[in-house]
Amino acid sequence: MYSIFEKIRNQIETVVKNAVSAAVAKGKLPNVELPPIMIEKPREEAHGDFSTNIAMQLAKQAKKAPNQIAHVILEEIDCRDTYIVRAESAGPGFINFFLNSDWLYENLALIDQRKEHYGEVDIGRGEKVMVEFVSANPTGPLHMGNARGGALGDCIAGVLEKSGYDVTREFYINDAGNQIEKFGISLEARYLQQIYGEDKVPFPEDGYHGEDIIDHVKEYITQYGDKLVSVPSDERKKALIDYALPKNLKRIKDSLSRYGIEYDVWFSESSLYENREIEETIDILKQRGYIIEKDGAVWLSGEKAGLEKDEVLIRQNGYPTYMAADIAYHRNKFLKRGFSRVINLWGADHHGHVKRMKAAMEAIGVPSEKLQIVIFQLVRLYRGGEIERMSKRTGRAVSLDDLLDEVGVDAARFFFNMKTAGSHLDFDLDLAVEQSNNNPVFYVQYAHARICSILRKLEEEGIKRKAIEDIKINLLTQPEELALMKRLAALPEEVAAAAETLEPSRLTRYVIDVASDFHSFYNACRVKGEDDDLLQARLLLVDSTRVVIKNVLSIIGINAPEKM
RNA sequence: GUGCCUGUAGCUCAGCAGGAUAGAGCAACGGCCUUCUAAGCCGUGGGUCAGGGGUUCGAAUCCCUUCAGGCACGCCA
Repeated sequence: MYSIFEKIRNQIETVVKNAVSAAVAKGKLPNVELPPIMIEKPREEAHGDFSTNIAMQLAKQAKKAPNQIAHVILEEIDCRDTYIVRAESAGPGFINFFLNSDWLYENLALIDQRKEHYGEVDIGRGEKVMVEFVSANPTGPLHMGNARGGALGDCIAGVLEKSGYDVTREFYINDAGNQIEKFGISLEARYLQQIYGEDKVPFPEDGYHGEDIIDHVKEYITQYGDKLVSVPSDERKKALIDYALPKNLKRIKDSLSRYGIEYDVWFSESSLYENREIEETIDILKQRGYIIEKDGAVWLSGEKAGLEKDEVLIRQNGYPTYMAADIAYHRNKFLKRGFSRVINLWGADHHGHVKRMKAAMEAIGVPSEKLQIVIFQLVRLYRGGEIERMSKRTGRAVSLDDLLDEVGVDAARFFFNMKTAGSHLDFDLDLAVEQSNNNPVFYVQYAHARICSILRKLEEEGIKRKAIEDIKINLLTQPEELALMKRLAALPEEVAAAAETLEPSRLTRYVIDVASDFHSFYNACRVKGEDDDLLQARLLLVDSTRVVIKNVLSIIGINAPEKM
């Protein structure tokens, strides 16, 4: 058992089913077909611990008012040998269940038993899933979009791991094709500009205008001088690319590593060319009738694939497009490496590509629902209430490294995972470094540090936690204690929900709630100084809270400090 | 023009496989430290869920439509 909720749901489901059967047997209800029984946690405490809307769902079939059905079910309900102490009908026909606290006590035992594994579930059953994220072009530094995609992707991967999936984190290196060509042209132009003067050499309109291109050629010239002026253009470009590309890639790897992201696979686009996988893919598409040739180029047929228009795969000049490489890449993921599910994180500016890729998957014989694309909206930085576009220090677009220099890894990862992927994210740079309750990162970390402080103080006095069997857990009856225990019990379900919706942000919000419940408890109840039995029970509760906070923070990828 | 995302309290956002009186944090205001970290807690006020129609016993949630903001519609990636 991973979650105490399973047990409770089973109990309620059984009790309800039996009651309906009994009512039918006695002729109080017509013979109805039971829909899946929905059990939810009511918002209002007065509405019990759990509720079901089954009476409302049966209204149509039974041709009776929901209220009456609820009453009939309640007449037949038998709650012996369950947590349920009371069931009552309310509102338009809800049946509310009130539980005794045993489930909360049992859950503390579950946490004690599972420890750092508490919260893990197994909805994945070992399924092989790839999460591909960031995959930034190695033509420049990582930007805010990469920062958000990185935090999100890594946490989605983490949440899936905790949910029983076999997860591979992958970075797709776009080290081939047109953008590398453009990279070379840009480097070459900047190189010649350095030597002959800026106004003597034109810079290509569609080149990379970033300052980092100039930095590269300056460094190159410092190291190797102007010897490239006398060689053919192709050779010159190649030399500059060979110099700058590995540097960019190293920088990307270093930034991501600093950001706490470790990939399992760095997949090189150029390997798709070397292994002829692009041709292979085009051939297959041809065999399956998805290819048309016109205007000297090779196209994916829009008509056949169910797209609005045809898409170029091989240009007139013989070079494959990004899309051709991407189809081959995904064929590699699914058919060569055997992933049964692939999740890609793309910025909102790529959403137009989703439909095309899904259609392309069908075209190569992969069911499109196996490819899931998480689109995240773009980031705006705020400082002093104003939008910040450029780094103050460098005067260039704010890079991931700039962000980490300014706010640190914890704040960055936490903030990017506070909101759902679909929401436009305003990142408040001032707030992220503020050391106050305005700042949710500190709020949560402070709760953890506070707990550790209690544990330290007790240890100094020589007080050790007893074995769980020797603790009178049922002394925990204060409202703040119950609220905290209920919150802790929700972790496994939260993890599962985060995995199912691919929204780790709900865990971030959850851990804020845990911290809040803990702080309330802390102000209402004492641990040290209470008599031994109560002290032990609270010690267990506090330590369980520590475990929960730590486990969640580890999924988000941030520190759980023991002192602050 | 077409498609996608977004619109909920002053601000930032949850809720959106339809359910009970729409929530949280921040900001504002008023309280709480001789006791385990006040980076904390407790309380108060604050809403035409962008507007309008429809489906339903019931709509912030589903459908249609209008408006506003963002993004995409390339032999770019």
